[in-house]
Amino acid sequence: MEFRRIAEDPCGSRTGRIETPHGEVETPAFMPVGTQGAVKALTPEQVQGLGAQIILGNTYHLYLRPGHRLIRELGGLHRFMNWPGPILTDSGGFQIYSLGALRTLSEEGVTFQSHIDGSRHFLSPESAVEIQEALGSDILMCLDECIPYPAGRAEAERALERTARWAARCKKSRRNPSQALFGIIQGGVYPDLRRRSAEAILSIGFDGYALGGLSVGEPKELMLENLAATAPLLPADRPRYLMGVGTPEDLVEGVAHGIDLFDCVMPTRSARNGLLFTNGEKVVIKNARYREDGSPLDSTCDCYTCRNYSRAYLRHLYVSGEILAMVLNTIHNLRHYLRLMERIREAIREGRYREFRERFFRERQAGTADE
RNA sequence: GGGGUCGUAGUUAAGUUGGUUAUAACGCCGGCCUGUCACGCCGGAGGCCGAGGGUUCGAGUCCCUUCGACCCCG
Repeated sequence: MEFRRIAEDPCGSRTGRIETPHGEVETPAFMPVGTQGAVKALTPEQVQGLGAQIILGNTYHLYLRPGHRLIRELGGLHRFMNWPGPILTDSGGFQIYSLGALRTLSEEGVTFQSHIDGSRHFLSPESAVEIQEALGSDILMCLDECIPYPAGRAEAERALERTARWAARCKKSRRNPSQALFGIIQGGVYPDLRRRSAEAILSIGFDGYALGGLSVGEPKELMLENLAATAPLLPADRPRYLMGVGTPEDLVEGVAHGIDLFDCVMPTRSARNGLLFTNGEKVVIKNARYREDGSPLDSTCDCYTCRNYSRAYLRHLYVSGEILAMVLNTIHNLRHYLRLMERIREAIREGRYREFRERFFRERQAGTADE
């Protein structure tokens, strides 16, 4: 994997290009989440058509079903799901957090009780790498321990140290150097622990660095504070990935702190639950106020949904439980996110990201955003 | 004409031997969603218990009348 910086804004944001065995990614980039080998509700062709250059898969979920060996035998994840571009796989570290009640942790690794059938499965730093290599991901993530919020200092400290030990084991066990491996910074919401975690992970050395354990329920100010404290410590010549974040506002802030990669279920999950992002107000499409609204969802959006359908129709589809509601809503939300990233990259390239960001938040506050 | 069953929220239903503010589901209205256990989660509004009369300290529950729906027998 190669990372080339193309332009840098005086305020610290940068645009660049990541080259992987399956193609390039222009950064800053938003990566749609396709946990089980599918971006929910869309075909890969649609995802690509929306401007996505790289998507996510998940180690835990694909290991459990259909199994990484099967996927390897069938030609790897790219071929299995018919996604020709780059894929980043998360390690299962997030499931240590999200499936809290279904797992037990030890220094060796984590034992999950399958959420599907209750069977027990052991995931270690080594097996997490092995699974991701079998999947054929372009970027693998180290197995980390993602802790919930709130968490005490002692717990955050213990988790960041274990994450560092696991990171070393991940690096040691990797076999295929053509697949990039990213280390993950933890440390809870304690800036000094974040710094310590960064030092530990940096000293091991990875192809890219991720900030994990943020946006797990903490107040936004804490998230931004820890982001600001940690991002500058990450080497400028490696991609920086803010895991699991976030809202459009979070992306704009993340970029301002020099983040290159984001992923989040928000656009896709919200779409399926009827929350649609626009350049104006957020639209809860099931609300009765849209029942007779013949206008497009977002008149400034260039997506298939906004070009062809009214809010009234989208509401009708949603309340009727039509599958098409999820398809059209996901198309829009993802396009909204991906177009935001396009505009961000353009602004950085033209050296006007500071103005872009200021205008972005000014318009949000005024609620009069147009373009 | 005779007999029976049943009328409870917008809908379908539950309501124990009569006993505090009459339940649920769906629907309706609103909110939430941050490395996906997620077409999900949370909350809210909404009932002269068909109508009238009676028994009782107290009736959605018991009795009478009446209206309506359905079924059976002539």
